[in-house]
Amino acid sequence: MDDLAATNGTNTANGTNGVDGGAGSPAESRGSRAQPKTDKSEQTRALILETAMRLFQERGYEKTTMRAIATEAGVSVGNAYYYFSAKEFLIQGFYDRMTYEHAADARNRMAHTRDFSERLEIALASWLDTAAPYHEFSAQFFRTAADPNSSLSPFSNESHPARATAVELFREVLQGSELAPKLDAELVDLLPDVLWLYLMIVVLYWVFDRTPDTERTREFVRRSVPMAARVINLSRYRVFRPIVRDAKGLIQDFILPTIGKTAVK
Amino acid sequence: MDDLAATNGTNTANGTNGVDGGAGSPAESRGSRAQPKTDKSEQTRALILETAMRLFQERGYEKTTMRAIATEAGVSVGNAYYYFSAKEFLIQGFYDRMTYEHAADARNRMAHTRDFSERLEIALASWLDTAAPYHEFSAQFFRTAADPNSSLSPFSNESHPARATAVELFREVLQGSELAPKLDAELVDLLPDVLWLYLMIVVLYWVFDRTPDTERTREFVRRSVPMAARVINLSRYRVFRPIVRDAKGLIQDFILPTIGKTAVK
DNA sequence: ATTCGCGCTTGAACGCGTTCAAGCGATGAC
DNA sequence: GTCATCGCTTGAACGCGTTCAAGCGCGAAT
Repeated sequence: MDDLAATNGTNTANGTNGVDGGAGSPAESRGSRAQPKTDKSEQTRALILETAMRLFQERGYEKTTMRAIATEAGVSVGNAYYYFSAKEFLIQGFYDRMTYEHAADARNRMAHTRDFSERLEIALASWLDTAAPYHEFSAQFFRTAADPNSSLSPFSNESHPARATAVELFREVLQGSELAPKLDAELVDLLPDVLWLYLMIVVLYWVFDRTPDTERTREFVRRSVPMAARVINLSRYRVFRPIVRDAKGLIQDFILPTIGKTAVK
Repeated sequence: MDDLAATNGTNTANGTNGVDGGAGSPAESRGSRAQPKTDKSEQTRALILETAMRLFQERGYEKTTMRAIATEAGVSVGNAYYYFSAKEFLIQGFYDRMTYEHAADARNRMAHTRDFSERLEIALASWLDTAAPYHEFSAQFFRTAADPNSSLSPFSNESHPARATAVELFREVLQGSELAPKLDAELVDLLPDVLWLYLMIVVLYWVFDRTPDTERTREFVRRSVPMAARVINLSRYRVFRPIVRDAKGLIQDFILPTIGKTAVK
C-alpha cells in the first residue's frame, strides 16, 4: 500500500528500497498507487515527480499547477493523479531526498571530530545547508506538514522511514562522541529522538526566518547547541538524578509514543 | 457575540488604513477592510463572521464553503470577500475569542492559589478547556497558523494583540505566585514569554492528540508542569548562574525578537 | 430637485485541485 | 485469430476559493 520506498527509489539511485512489506496498518493509505506493475509505470511516475520538483523549485509550490506539471511532463492531468492522489504528495519527494542528502552530508562532515557539541552543531548546520535551496517555498511545505491529518506531517506514520533515518543520524552523532560512554545507557537510548525533536524546533525557527541566508537560524544553532550539550552533560551528576529520571519518564510516556514508538518496552 | 466586533476593533492600530489599494506597501496588509465607515457595514461584517463561525463549528472548516456562508448570512459571496479578503481570515474570530475567554477563565480559576506550579497548570488546563469545542477542526486552523506568511500565525505581527494578552496572563501566573519574589528580576521579566511558548508546545501536542477529550495532552500538562517549575526553581541557586545567564541571553537574542519584541532594550 | 461621490453590494466568471467514466493497448487464454 | 482482462491513460467536468466590472443607495453639494 505504501509507496515510500518507491518514492525514495525514484531519486538518486540508492538502495534503501525494500520496505514495502504490504502489511498495511491503516486501511486508507494515501499518496499514490500501490505496487507498480510495469516498468513503464515506474518511469511515468518518476517523470511526473521529477517534473513537479523541478517546477516547484522554478516557480514555487502554489504557482505550479497540476496542469502545468502534466503538460510539462507530457502526460494528462488524470495521469498525474493516478500516481499521486493529491498535489501535496508530490512534496514527499523533497522530504525524502532531503532526509537522505542530509544524513549523508552530516555523516561526512562530522567524521573528523568526537566532540559531542561539535558533532551536534555540524548535524544541524548540515541540515540548514541541505535545505537551503528549498527555503523559498518551505512555508508551503511546512504548512501541509503541520496538518496532523496529512501523511506529510513529520509525526505521521507515513513519515516513519524518513524519520527513522534522521533519528538514526542523531544516534550516530551521540554514539560517535566521547560523551556517549559517560552517560546513562537508558539516556543514550532516548536522546536521539530528543535531538531529532531539537532539529524540528530548528526547522520551525528556520521556516520563519527571513534573514539573508537564514543567518539568524545558524546563529541560533551556534548559540543553543553548547547549552544543550551542557545540560546533557549535567545529567551525569548525582544531584540531578531525580530530575533526570522524571525527564526520561516524560520522554518515554509523551514524546516517543507521539513519534511512533510504542510506550511498551 | 458582542466581543466579536470588539475584538476586531482591537487591531485599529494605525496607518494600515486606507483601502488596500493604497500604496504598494509591504505585502498584504490585513485580512479585512480597514475602518468601517458606517454602522450597517459593521453589522454586515459581524453577521458574516458569526455565520461563518457557526457553520465552521457545525460542519468543519473545509466543508463550509464561502457560498454557504454567504447564502446563510443572506449576502453575496463578493460581499463576504469585501469584509474578509480570504476564507482563512474568518478564523481570526476564533483566535481572538479563545484568547479572551481563556484569559478570563484562567484568571478566575487560579485566583485561589499562590503556588506557581498549580497556577501554571491551571492556566494551561484552562486553555485546553476553552479550546475543546474547536479541537475537531483545529487541524485546519493550525495548518494555516503554521504558515509564516499568514497573518494568522501566532508569531505574526497581526497576532500581536492576542499574543500580548496571552503573555500578560502568564505574567500574572508568575507574579501572583510566591515564587516570583524569589527570582531574579530579569528572569521574571523574560519568563512570561517563555511560558507562552510552553503553551504553544502544549497546543502543538493538543492538535496532534487523538485521544478522547485530549486526555493525553492533559496528562502531559500534569506531568510536565511540575518539572518546568522545578527547573525554574533551580535557577535560584548560585551554581546555575552561568547557565541561567546563557539561557537568558538565548531568550533575549533569539526568542523575543521572533515574537515581536525588539532585541534592543 | 438634481447630481455627484463613495461606501457597500452583486453574481457571473476565472483558475485551480480533483474526480470519473470512458478508452487504449499489451498480454494471455482458447 | 478472437476475445477478455487489466494496468495505464485521457480530458471534460465539477466544486470551490477568489476576483472584478458593474450597479445600488444614500447623504452632501450645487
